[in-house]
Amino acid sequence: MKIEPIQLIKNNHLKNTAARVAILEFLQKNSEPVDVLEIMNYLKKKDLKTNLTTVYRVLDSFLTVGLVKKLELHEGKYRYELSSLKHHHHLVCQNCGKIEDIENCSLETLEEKITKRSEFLIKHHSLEFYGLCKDCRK
Amino acid sequence: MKIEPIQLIKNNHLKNTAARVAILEFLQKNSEPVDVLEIMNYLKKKDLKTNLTTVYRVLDSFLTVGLVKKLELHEGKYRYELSSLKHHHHLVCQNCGKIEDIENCSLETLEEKITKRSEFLIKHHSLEFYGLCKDCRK
DNA sequence: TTACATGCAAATGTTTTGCAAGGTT
DNA sequence: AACCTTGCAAAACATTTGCATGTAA
Repeated sequence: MKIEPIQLIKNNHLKNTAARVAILEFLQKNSEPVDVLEIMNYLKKKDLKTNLTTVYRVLDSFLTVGLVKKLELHEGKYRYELSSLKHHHHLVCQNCGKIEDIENCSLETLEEKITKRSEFLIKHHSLEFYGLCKDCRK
Repeated sequence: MKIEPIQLIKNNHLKNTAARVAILEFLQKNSEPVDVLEIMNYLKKKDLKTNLTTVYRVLDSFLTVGLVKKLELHEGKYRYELSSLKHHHHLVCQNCGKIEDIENCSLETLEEKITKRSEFLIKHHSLEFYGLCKDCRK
């Protein structure tokens, strides 16, 4: 079911490089969105001597072809996840930082209403819930 | 209907300073969320020689007492708006950057479902729609 | 060979921090 | 007087850019 990184790269007409393959691998491994430092650490562990700049540029190329989504969870930095994941939203714990997914999204009808009313053409939305996860509620 | 800045400050047990009053004034003037540079420009225009650091700290004090909300609209910086505004969400134009409000929010039932299912205690949510505004659709 | 990708260093933009001085209650 | 707020300079982060070099197709 999971498509091989190399295949994903070819399908999107990108050049096949070690950094791209490894970053896709890492994204596939993680069900939750990752940041650039987490990616860097993974690359180091795999003994790929890479550069932060490269990570940003690889993510940018993935963004351009639509392979990944860029998220902002009020942390002062961005996170990235595969866009092939089923459409979902996030529960962000304000205490421990844990991020959970929720798959239920009933915003389509709301989007239609908005478009009719305001003539704003909605391309996508971001919906995040902030609070305390099960553990941090105590 | 609109409460005077000085009154808001007193009600929240903050010290009454020129920067705080002016920043509240500015927030009251703006229906859309503002960033720190826009605040700085307003202060300069009013001949209050203020410092960016002060702006951040004033906003922080407002945040602490709950006077303002801090928003992230995928711009690489934060925006702020009065939290006394009626609960609403934003339409962010990806072409011209214009921000519009939408007041219709039917997420309460969704929140209840999520809390039951995941035991995650939701404190608040952020919902933004990205796309093209009426003018930029052409 | 050609166009694109990478590494390094330096720059940029936003937000934060330390510390001394000033203002509010 | 006591405590909070401000100003300035410097630091801390995340992200971007320029340019020379390397590499996939």
